[in-house]
This record gives sequence, structure tokens and C-alpha cells, in this order.
Amino acid sequence: MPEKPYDHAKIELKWYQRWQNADFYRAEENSAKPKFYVLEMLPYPSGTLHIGHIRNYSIGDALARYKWMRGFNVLHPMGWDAFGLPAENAAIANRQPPRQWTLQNIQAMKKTHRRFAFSYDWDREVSTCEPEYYRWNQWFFLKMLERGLAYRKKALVNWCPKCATVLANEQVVEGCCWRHEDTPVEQRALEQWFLKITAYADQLLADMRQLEDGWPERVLIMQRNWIGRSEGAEIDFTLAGTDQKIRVFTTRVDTIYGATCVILAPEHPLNAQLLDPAGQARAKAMVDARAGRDPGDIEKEGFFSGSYAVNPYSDENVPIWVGNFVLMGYGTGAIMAVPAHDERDFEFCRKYSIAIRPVIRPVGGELGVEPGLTVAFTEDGIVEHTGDWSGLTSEEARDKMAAHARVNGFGDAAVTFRIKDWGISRQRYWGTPIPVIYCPACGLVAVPEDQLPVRLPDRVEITGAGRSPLENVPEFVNVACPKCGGAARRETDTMDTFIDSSWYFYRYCDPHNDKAPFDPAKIAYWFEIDQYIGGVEHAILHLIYSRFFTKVMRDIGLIRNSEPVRRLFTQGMVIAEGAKMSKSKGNVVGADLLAEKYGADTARMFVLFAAPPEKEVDWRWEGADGIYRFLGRVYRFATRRIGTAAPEAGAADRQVLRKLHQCLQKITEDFESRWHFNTCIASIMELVNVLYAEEENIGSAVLNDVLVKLALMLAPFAPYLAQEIWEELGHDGPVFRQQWPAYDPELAKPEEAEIVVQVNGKLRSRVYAPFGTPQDALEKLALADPKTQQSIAAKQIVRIIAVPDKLVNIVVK
RNA sequence: GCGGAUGUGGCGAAAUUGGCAGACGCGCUGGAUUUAGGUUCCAGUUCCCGCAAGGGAGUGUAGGUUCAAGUCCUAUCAUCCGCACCA
Repeated sequence: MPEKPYDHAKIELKWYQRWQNADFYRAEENSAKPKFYVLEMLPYPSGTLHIGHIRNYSIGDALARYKWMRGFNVLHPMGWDAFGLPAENAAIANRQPPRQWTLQNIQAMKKTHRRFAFSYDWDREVSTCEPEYYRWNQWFFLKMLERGLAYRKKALVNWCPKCATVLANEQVVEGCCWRHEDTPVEQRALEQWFLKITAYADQLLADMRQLEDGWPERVLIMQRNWIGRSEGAEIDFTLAGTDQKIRVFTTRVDTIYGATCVILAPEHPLNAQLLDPAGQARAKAMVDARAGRDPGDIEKEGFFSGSYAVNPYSDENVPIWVGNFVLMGYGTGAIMAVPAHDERDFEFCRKYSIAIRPVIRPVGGELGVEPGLTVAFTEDGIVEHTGDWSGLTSEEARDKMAAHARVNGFGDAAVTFRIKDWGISRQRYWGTPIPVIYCPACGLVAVPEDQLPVRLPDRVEITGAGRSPLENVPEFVNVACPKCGGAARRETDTMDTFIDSSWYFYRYCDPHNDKAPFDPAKIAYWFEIDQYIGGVEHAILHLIYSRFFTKVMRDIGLIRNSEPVRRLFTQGMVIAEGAKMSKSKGNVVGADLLAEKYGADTARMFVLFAAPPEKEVDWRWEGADGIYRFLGRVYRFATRRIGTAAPEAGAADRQVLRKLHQCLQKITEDFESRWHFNTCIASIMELVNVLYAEEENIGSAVLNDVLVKLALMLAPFAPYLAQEIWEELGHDGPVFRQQWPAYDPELAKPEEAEIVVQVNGKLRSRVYAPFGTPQDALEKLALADPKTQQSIAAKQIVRIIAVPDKLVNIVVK
């Protein structure tokens, strides 16, 4: 058959049209096959897919197709994280309703998705902005409300003046808004809804043990730090002259005899009582000055409150200070300062000339002497000047002193977490309405389940002004109280969109259910997710919230699994010609342009080829040229050999078969373990290079075998081309529904082992011997080699090391 | 400051178990095909010396272990990422 040019546009259009109504990506409901749930993180519908998305989906798609070919029942769904701020910003900018803008974007992106032929089961598509979806957000919220996991409190919250909304603590990056990195966050007091994720802090931490073999270590480390479990003790100091307690948290009770003051956070409730109006004003000023600042940049400041506290161990009176470095949100909002053994306390007390009293000496060393200390000794040691506990090690002292506090009723051992409850209220329109009603008579009333969903009204004016846009929609706000029927108001805040993405992967298992979020039996079949793939930027928020939701759902009795994701893969970023892609730089590599210029196969394959998937990839157009050339080489070879007469056997048959099976082995093993698709593709290139070099020496039997398997092994990476070759070979049906070809390790092996001959560790020659040749025979063989003899001439042989099938090293003097 | 990762040709990278450093690709050089450009095919391409045969050096830097180190150990430098007054 004459060679055909590689016309990617023609090939891809042909199969795009034929695959329009294909259903071979549909997951089976009742299947005897083993299941495999592969998931890529759902995108925000910004309107365009870029090369970063393509990388994410290409990894997942290759895996999904491979698993299908290995006989699995694969669930590979896709959806849209469709609520969120950009839709409102767009509405303000071009007067287009958020819903319309979002649906348009989804349409456009879905078209691109189809163009790339990613293997999604589109019947299961989920869009989080649809009432069919978000009603279950509301339902989960009500369940949490019932269980006391959702609550309301007035709190200082992060307020971004640009977004005009509240930010979760996690959305504050270095004191600034995560979307507007140059906008400092302000503090405002608002009534907010919170989810009690702290109730699960211990479980979230403990269950990470189940994830250790399936999740990247660094993600687990980040989560562990985020949860921030810290063991110590809570101790009550007493306000001098009263019975009033001031509770502090410390990890170092063993140093408490060195406490020379107690320091309160500026927001500490006791300040209202202790401070005069001037002092309260100073405390307020501290709070404001701290808002949105990088804590490292703020100098420690404080002032004496005028009152004293009694150390319950020593009965000593110490001054109570107010300090800007003490955080209300951590521990009890009050600390005991032990300047001799804590760097921060040291800095503070030096500055204000507060006493410094060493009580811990290094093991085998001397107790520090004051005045004259220049640094705090923060390590464990031997406790001194500490009553009956003197002479104990720090560790012993901590245990015994905490027990003492418990027995005497002024404290106990305690555990504190860094993680805070999840503030979910947003003063925004484009999100899930929070299903509660405020009734003047009945107070806070949950919307009854049978009245869900609380629908987002369509006609809303979005101005970007501070209050929630829903406040201005009387038909939304004004409602009859479900309890008493009287006039009442709806909650106008909407939910954080991280709620949407915390459970969407469950909905994929039963996306059209209108009686429940899903049928538990379906979850029992599909869960856990076997492989989740996405960016490391979601290492903390999305993935911790998802784990939290899973545990709550389990406790409600909906599901049985405690963790949603068995294996997580975090792919590296794609940057463009050395720079991070961003709209403002205008260097975003769009997926449509890629498909236009090279075709989907080339774009996919390049991002897989450029680097291993966990690493960053630099998109370079010339690099893509290389893949395009390679696919052309494959196609031209296939078309010119198919149907071309050749003898049954050829001189290069064994060599070609060896390369083929080496290649198959490599790819198979990589899919099962480390996913270095870059070297998999390199290996296919090597095979094709051999086919070119030996084209005339390949017999027809081997040739047909190689072409069939070449199409099969290209199927996960370049499905269009693989399918086209599959058809040229005379086969029907989708190539990626064929069985994955098995490799034969015997065929993959070379006929003889190549033995490297070194002299003093330097390569001097190589000899060949059958596999398994014993060491002494190898030595003889090496010594008999003329090149080796030349290298060791006139030298004395000291030692010979022979490694079977590998090398001989001759040590000479 | 704490934690983690990464340093290999002009570039992206490979070397999975301590055993041939640089597979594969880009770029570049040369040749063939072509009226020409492009395409395609073939060859070369770590650096230094050499016409060549050949030799020497070489995986951020300095040491160490070993017959043998990109790989293991110690120190150090650089870059990137995460966390950062968490008591």
C-alpha cells in the first residue's frame, strides 16, 4: 500500500464524528469485572481549557484506557466546579447573568474535551451550580446542623475589600487575599456559619496512616502540619485577689517555675474587665495593626495590664501583660511567658525588662545565669528550682506536673490543634444558599428537608457592593416561617464552593438520583476512588475538606468507607517557555489552539513525553514538533507496510521482536507502578527507529504482529492515531477496548549477555557470554580479550571481580 | 527559622537494584531527495587534546566508604515549594 501522509486534522475529525454517539466510555452498573475508579479534579468553568488541564486529563485518560484494556470496569467521570466568584465578576464586567456565563463556558470547554477524546462517561456529568446538585449541599448542611456540626458564631473574619467578601483562613495568603495577592485582608466581626471540622481533627490525623502508601508524602506532611496537633497542658492561673481563672495552654509545664508573666491576646475577653478604656483602645489598635500582615514582620509589642496572676504551682504573683504576638485563635488565647526557655518570650521580656529565670539546665551542663543570658535554652533538660520536681528530666516533669494539676483541679494534660473550624459563609450570590430562616418568633429555623432545594433566584442584580446580592431580592428574602407561619427572613449568605467539591465524586456514582445524594449500594461498589489525579495546590484545602465530609457521611450512616481516596497523584505544573502561565502575561497555551495546530494526539503525547508526570513541564512549541514528527513516522510506516508483500520470515525478526517485547514490558510495568510515561514513549520511539532501520528485513508475520501491538500500545496515549492504524489493519471496533498485549520476558531478553570489562574501574572492552556464565569463565573470557590484554600489559593483577551477566573488573598495579 | 524537594550536555530529560553516564526528543552540523524553500530519509553532536586510532576530564562544591558512586555517608552552596510568633 502506498504511504499516506499524516493528516492529523482529517484523522481526528473522522473519529470525532464517528465517536459522537459512542457509548464505550460508559461505566457498567452491574458488572462481574473488577472496578476501577479513576478521577481527575473537576475544573472551574473559566471558559477555556489550557495545557495544564490537558496534562491532568491526559494522565488520567491514559490510565483509564489502560485499565479498560486490562479488563476493568472503569468509572471515569467529569464535571464542573461551577459556582464561584469569577462568574459574578464577569456579570459585573459585561452584564451577563452568572448562570448564563457559566453554562456558556461549560459548553465551550466540553467541546474542547470532546475534541481531545478524553474517555469520560458524560452521562454522569455533574455541574455543581444546578439545583439537582446543590440541593444535596443543603441537605448535608441540615444533617450537620442536626448533629451540631454546623453552627453560627460572631467572629473576627478575614475580609477582602476587592472581593467584598469573607475569606476562610486558608484563603489568606501571607496576609493577603489568595485571588488578589496585593490586597491586604482586613478584620471584621460578622455572624458566620462554621462547620466543626475540629471535631474530626484527631481522626483526620490518625487516618492518614491508611494513606501512607497511596498518597505523596509531602501532601501528608502538609496536612499533618495543617492539622497541627500539639500535646501539652492547660493550666489555670488565678487573677490575684480573686477566684477568677486565667487558663493558659503550654507544651512546657516543666518550665512553669520560670514563668515571669502571663500574656493575653489583645482580643482576650478578660481585657474588657482588666483594662481601662485607654488600655482597651491600645488592644484594639493591636488587632487592627495585625490584620493581614505577615506575622514575621510585626515587632513584638505589649503593655502591662495593671493586674497580677498567681502561679498555681509556686503561688508566685506575676504581672499580666497584653501582647500582640499572642493569638486568640490558638490554645486559650493566653500564655505563660517563660523567657529563659522560649525564644519569643525571651525577645518580649528582654524588650520590656521583665524578669528572666532559668529553670532547665542541659543534661550534663550548668543552669544558665541571669543577668547575662543572650538566648533562650529551648531544649529539654533537667528541671531545677521547681519544688519537688527538681532534678527530673523535662519529660518526666511534664507528666508528673500535669498529673499534679489534675489532682489539684487547676489543670490537666491537653491537646491543641492548629486547624480551625471551617467558615463557610460567603456574602455572594453565585453559590449554594444556606437553608435556614430567621423568624422573629421562633429564632433560627432550618428549612425542612422536603422544601429543598432553596433555589437561587435567577434575576439578581450584581453590583459588587459589599452586601450579599441576595439581600436585594425581596421574593427570596421574605418568607413564611416553616414553624409558625409568620413573616421571616431567609439567610442570604451562600456556601463556600469548597463544599461543592467536597463530595462531588460520590455524586458521580449516582448522578441522577432525586431522592437522595446517592444510593449507598452504588458507593459501596465504586468506593474508594482508586486513583485521584490533580494539582498539588489542592493538597490541603480541598483534600482535607473532602476527607472531613467523608467521615461525616460515614457517621450519618450513608457510606462505610472512612477515606474517599485510596491513591492520590499530584502532577506537576505546566509553564510556558519558562514562565508561569497567567492571563495577565498572555502566555496561556490554549487547548483549542493546540488541537488546531498539531491535533489532540500530539498535544497529549507531548505533555506526557516532556517530563515524568510529577515534575514541572515547560511547554515549548519545538518540542511538540518532535512528537508530531514521531506520530507521522508511525503512520507513514504503518500505511506503507500494510498490504505490501514481504517474505514470511526476515533477517531482523528476532531483533524487532525483542525490541517490541522490551517496549511492552516497560510500558506495562510503568502503568502498574511509577507512571514514567516519558520513558514509555521514548521506548516506543526506539521501537519505531528499529522498524525504520530494519524495514526491509522484517518478515510479514512479525511485521503484522508489531503493527497490531504498536496500535494497542499507542491507544492510551494517542487514541486517534491508534484507532486509525487499527482500522488500516482491517480491524473493527474501538482499539482501546481490545485486550492489552502481554509481553514475553524471554523474547525481551537479549540472546547473550554483554559483559563490560573494566580495568581499575574504567571501561576498556566488552565481551559476550551466554546468560548465567559462571564467574571464573567470565574472568577467563575477559582476560583472553585482546583489548583487555593491551590495557593490563606489563601490570600486575591484584584482584578480579566478576558479576554474572554484567561485568568484570580487573584491579591492577 | 522549621519542614520537604531538586541540582546531570546548548535545552527537556534517561540511568527503577552501587556496575557502560547522557537512552529518547529538541536544537545544531553535514549529506541524500527536491527547481527552490518546506517536508522526508541518513549520519554526527558532553567537554578537552588529536587528521585518525586513541587518550584525558566529567553528574552543584569539598571530603569519605567501595574493586566500582549520578546513585550510599558527612559537610557545604544554590534554586524551588510548603509552613511560619501555633506557646
